[in-house]
Amino acid sequence: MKADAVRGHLDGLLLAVLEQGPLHGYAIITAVQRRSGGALELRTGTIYPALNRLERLGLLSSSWQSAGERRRRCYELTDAGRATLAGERAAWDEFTAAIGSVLNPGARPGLAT
Amino acid sequence: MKADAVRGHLDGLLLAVLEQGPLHGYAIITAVQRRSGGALELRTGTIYPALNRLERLGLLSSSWQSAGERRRRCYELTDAGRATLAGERAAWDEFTAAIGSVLNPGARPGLAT
DNA sequence: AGTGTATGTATTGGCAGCCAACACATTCAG
DNA sequence: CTGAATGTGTTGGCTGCCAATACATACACT
Repeated sequence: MKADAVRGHLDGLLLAVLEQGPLHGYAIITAVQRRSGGALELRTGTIYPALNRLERLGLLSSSWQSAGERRRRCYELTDAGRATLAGERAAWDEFTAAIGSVLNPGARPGLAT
Repeated sequence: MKADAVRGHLDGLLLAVLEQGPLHGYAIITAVQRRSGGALELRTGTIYPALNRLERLGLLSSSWQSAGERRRRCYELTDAGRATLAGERAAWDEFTAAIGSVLNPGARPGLAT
């Protein structure tokens, strides 16, 4: 997987992993990595600015938590974030349909292998 | 469809539309637009530099043709271009699988709606 | 004769957005 | 006491597409 393949789809990824519950930044990275089967390895320079932006947009809310001496900033989906996530999923489907139909003109979706 | 959604996938699109035969730049734009159902509208500032790059890489070959008084530059896939196209298709499948598995963790491919 | 639209190729400046590199702190294993 | 894992964060830079621009021919309409 080339390095900046997530370009333009990062917001959806972040919102998606937060759908099932609050996570802190480091856990988001590992969650994305695990759910993609190791294909997607986000960097801190990628997600922290993005998380801040999403919070500023009102799609996430954050709160500091202490696990022992550690401080963690936990991010949580807002209602607006949930709505945006639905939009991102729809946009993803349109996007893959558009590119896919050019890349594989004869292919029909839903056909196994 | 957001403006620069094709970022990172342009080469595959260009190679794919040239698979079925030579086309000139303007025809490539309309072919991509048609095959994507109108979703993808490439600009000249996007494809001409890309076509030059692909030719420089040996994936395309070009030749000037005259239709009446009009001059057209026709691009054709080389064998290397065909091989690269196969690689781009494989990369696309990996890419959609990776993003898709994060975006829709429960979804299983091949399942209609 | 003039205007608009379609066809056709090509270059340039700008910028969004991600990454690499860096900086710093705590915890625990060896 | 050193290294790896855990944890948050910033900054500079580059890739790669787009918008704007330029120019040319052909044809329909008025």
